[in-house]
Amino acid sequence: MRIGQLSAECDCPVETIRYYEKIGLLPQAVRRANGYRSYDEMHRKWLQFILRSRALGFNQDEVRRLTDLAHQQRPACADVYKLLDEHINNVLSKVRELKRMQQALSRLQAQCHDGTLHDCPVIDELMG
Amino acid sequence: MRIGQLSAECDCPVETIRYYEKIGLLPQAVRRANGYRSYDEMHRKWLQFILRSRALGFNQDEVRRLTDLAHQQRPACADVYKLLDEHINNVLSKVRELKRMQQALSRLQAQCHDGTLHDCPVIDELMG
DNA sequence: GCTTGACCTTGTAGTAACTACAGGGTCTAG
DNA sequence: CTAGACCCTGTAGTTACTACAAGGTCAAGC
Repeated sequence: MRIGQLSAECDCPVETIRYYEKIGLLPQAVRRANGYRSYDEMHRKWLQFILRSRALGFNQDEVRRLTDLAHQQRPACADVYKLLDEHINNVLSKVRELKRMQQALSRLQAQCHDGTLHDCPVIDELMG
Repeated sequence: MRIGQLSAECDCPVETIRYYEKIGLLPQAVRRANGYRSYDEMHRKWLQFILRSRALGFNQDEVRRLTDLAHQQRPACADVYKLLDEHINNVLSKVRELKRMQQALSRLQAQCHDGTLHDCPVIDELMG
């Protein structure tokens, strides 16, 4: 399978696949005689592993640790659990932060009344 | 007031102040004979405006639009309201996205049972 | 045989929003 | 007169890609 097909199957841009290979997240593709990258099922699995992890919000470093764990012959669940737990906490604090923002924004918005005023109270509030 | 004092008063790194000036968010500082930047209350107000906006999650482009609106002699509340409304929607969709992640992560974590297993089911699930 | 077009290659530069130097100048206190 | 705190500029690094530019490869059609 060439890179275009892998890209289509995994719904991941070609550039991203090359990028993951370059930074060592994805195992190196085998090269054909003409220099084209050649992929098999194993590569597809790894790419999907990465994409799923990214979709769950893991950053590159965390994905790397996950793939390292996954590469072990008997992945230690305790290590994965720890990574997962830390990440869930990070996600939860982001949610809290965003909710805090959202409430502050809604309070600000409420001062706009009908949004028809001039000399906006929101601007005044932000100026302090 | 020199940059260090402004930095301390606004709890904002010196580099960030210089950066905001460079990208044109913060009005240019007056320069003393020795080349040092000199700030007054007006600058402090603007910096705090920017910092408050950033703390509410507005990005640089949005902050720029906010400061542009704020610079008007009679800021149009309707425009501010629109910006605010769009931003609140962005924040809300980020919250939804993160909650979706969090639920998926918790479901994954639940498969870990006590986190003592080898041959981790989480890895298996991510591999698909 | 030749060209067209889809596909592939590399490498570099751009994005957001800063942060971290390196290499230097200025000023005040001891 | 020197040590230390402060200031200056400019450049490079960060994250996680994305977007070219400039070129090579290959199959199909004329």
